Amino acid sequence: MPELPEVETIARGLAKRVTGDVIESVWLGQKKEPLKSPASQIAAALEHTRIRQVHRMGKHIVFDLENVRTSKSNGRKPNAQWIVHLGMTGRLQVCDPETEIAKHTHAVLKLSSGRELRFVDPRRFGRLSVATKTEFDATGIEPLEIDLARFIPLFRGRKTPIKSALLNQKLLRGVGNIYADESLFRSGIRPKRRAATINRDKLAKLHSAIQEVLKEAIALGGSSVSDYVNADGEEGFFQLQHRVYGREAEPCLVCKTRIKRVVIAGRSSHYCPKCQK
DNA sequence: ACTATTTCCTGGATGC
DNA sequence: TGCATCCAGGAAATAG
Repeated sequence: MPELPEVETIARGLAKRVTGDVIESVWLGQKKEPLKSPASQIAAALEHTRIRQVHRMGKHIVFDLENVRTSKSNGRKPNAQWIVHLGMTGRLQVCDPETEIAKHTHAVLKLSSGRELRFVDPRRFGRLSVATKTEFDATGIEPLEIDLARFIPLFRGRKTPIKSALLNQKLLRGVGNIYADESLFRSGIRPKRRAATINRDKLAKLHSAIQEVLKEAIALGGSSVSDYVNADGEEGFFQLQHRVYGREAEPCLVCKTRIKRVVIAGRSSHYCPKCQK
């Protein structure tokens, strides 16, 4: 389940591999779920463009494109961006054209280097879109950039559980289920605590816990829980550092109390009943 | 303006 | 071994 650290790792890997390459042609599958706009529109925005940069915004991968003049296109269209959200099971692979097309492949971009950039997503929770008129701007604030003064008011007056608030991409963008649970454990806050009832001191702990967890996870290449691999097909290692996520009924690493699992907003939430209040 | 719930989707795990 | 059922969860849609 790619969250901020996984998406950051993937975006960096893609940047290394495809920056400067030119998208010559685009094939899009028939399944409509992964496409946020009509296939023809997406294809037209991508074809005959050079990939200037690949970066991450929240859980989105953003390809900055620049038009390439060809005999067919006069280059009058504005520069666009290709926005990829991996959902739960989305993958972007760079491979030779000879590589067998994986099941659930929804997009194939032919690159001038002779390689292909493919989007594969069995569950189809991922989304492909383009920003043509204005620059893409995801909702929410980057959790690694927000300072404490702007972090604290995010939760003011919110009756929702803090876990739900952390998953709300309109507040912070990029935190998902794993890193919400891990951050709450490190700051000693129960996931069901109403956001508005947490004092400044605890929020300050949460603020630094989120940034620590995300930075450590990025350094380890993300968490490989289901089938996540980076752009080079390598697994991440942060799953070995998980203190609560996926550890239901196992002993807390601090106090040996059994880790509990509850469902909040339809999501598994893991916590230590003794360490988190 | 918020908040809670439901829905979308497939593959892997589980149970009988 | 086979078949049904459950579960994972990001975000949009829906309902309250």
